[in-house]
Amino acid sequence: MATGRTHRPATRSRGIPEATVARLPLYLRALTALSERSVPTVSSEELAAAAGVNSAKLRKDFSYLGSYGTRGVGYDVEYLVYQISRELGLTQDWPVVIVGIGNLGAALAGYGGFASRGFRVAALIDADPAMTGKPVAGIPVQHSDDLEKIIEEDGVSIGVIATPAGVAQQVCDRLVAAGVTSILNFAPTVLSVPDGVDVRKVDLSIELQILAFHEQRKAGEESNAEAAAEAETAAAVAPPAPRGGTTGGSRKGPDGDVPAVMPA
Amino acid sequence: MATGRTHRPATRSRGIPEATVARLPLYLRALTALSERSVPTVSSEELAAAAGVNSAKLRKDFSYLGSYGTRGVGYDVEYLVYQISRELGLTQDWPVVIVGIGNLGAALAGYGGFASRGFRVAALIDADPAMTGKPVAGIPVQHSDDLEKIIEEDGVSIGVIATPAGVAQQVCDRLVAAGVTSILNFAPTVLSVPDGVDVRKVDLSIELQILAFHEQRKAGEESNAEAAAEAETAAAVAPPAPRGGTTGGSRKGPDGDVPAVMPA
DNA sequence: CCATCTTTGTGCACGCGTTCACAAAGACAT
DNA sequence: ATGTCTTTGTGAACGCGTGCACAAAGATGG
Repeated sequence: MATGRTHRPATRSRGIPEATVARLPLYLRALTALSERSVPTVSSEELAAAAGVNSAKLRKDFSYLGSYGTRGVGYDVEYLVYQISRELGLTQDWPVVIVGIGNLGAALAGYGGFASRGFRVAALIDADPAMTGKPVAGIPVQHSDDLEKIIEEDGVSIGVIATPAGVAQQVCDRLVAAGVTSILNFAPTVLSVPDGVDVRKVDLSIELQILAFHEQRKAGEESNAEAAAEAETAAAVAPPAPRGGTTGGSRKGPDGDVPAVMPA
Repeated sequence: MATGRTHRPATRSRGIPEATVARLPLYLRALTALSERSVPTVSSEELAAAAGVNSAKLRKDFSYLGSYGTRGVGYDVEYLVYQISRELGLTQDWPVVIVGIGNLGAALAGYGGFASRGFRVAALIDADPAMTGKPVAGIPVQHSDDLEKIIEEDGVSIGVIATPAGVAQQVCDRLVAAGVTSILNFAPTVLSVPDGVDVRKVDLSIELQILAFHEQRKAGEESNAEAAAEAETAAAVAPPAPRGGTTGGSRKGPDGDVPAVMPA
């Protein structure tokens, strides 16, 4: 999974813990699948298995929403789908703008999972004049000069940032100034926003690095012994000295997080 | 941020807590930026600000790696970059395969943040024969029939799944059987894997739903009063009855998570 | 060499999230 | 109606993660 939320005060939003909110979409997905197979009811055990969580956790999660189950039977699938949808705010329409129509932005624009969940791509925005008017996934790209106008006219409150890292903060500022209060950030940057604005971040590079960490650990368990010793040796020989160093050695500058096209 | 890990026993991997591991890439990014500006040392306060975290948390995180700071001065940027890179396993080469070259898979293939972090796209794999041989981001797509051969020959241990949800589990099984032990899953499905295999999930739809929840809450705080009352009323009038229901009413089947092209 | 000042490293307390285990609630059969 | 059986809902214990606050460590200046 990508990384979590940012600047979230962790104030459980109305009795419902953040951790529970994050799992509700998971349950909803499993329930929707059951609903399509016309399964009338489901037990916490079955649903938990389908969602990949512990059944006790699932029951506790649902208990925050209310007592929607029937003891000895389970949960009514249709009813629960409705309740969770309502709790998540999916019974209403959420216009969304995507800023930065590179490879990733285009992929997001074409994503089918939007409409079904109450999300509607209100506009695609890019700074490149060559893109303006060009249809992507059936929606014409608009120029970023019109960003404020688009947001205000459509009443957009959710923005997706898929720009290069360098301009992400500026885009963010403009979005917020225009009235957006929730942002999904795909650029590899820490966005700073005023209170009251939610930011969630998706970062592919970070996910891969976390996997690499565990992968390394797995590999290291077999060819052990040297691991501990080599850790010390390596630190004392190969790498830049802990303190010394020719002041500004500047490594061979990799991408430096100012790369192009697609962040994540 | 996208959603978190799956099937992770939460056993702190060698004294280093999971939460800390998840933040190391963040620190690394900030440090790399400093390194490129030839900044020699940085204090926990400054670095914490750049990474968007609390300075005490940062110091505690670093304390799990060892005592790499100098009191009264701060941390040596180059040295810390090296230490974190080594800890994350980024000093070695990680060949990665991407399975499912749709919009998203193509965007991932073109992502610049791979090489710089020790990740190398070893192969792009797709089940569509029409894609075979076609270059995407400069790399020719290979047919999924050769999946096992590719993984074994290149010694790939990390796989990225960007297929439709319907085939994700099959692809996952084949990857694991061929020797992959870490998977980054973009398909909206709960993957089941044997012990010893790590799965991380990125799910755009879930992130948006979480944002929608908070957005709804924010909107509800202004036009209050009715909120509580309407919640009850709505539950009793509009929605499917809590128990009753014509057995298998089957909602108007949305995308049902078996949609096409791009999951996440 | 001593005093002062900065910044790290960490002991401690607190709160959230997870899990266990069980009592209460209801369905269902007799 | 009564008993049995299934499954929910939750009280309580535990563990992890976070943040405070401070002592120890080292740099720096006189």
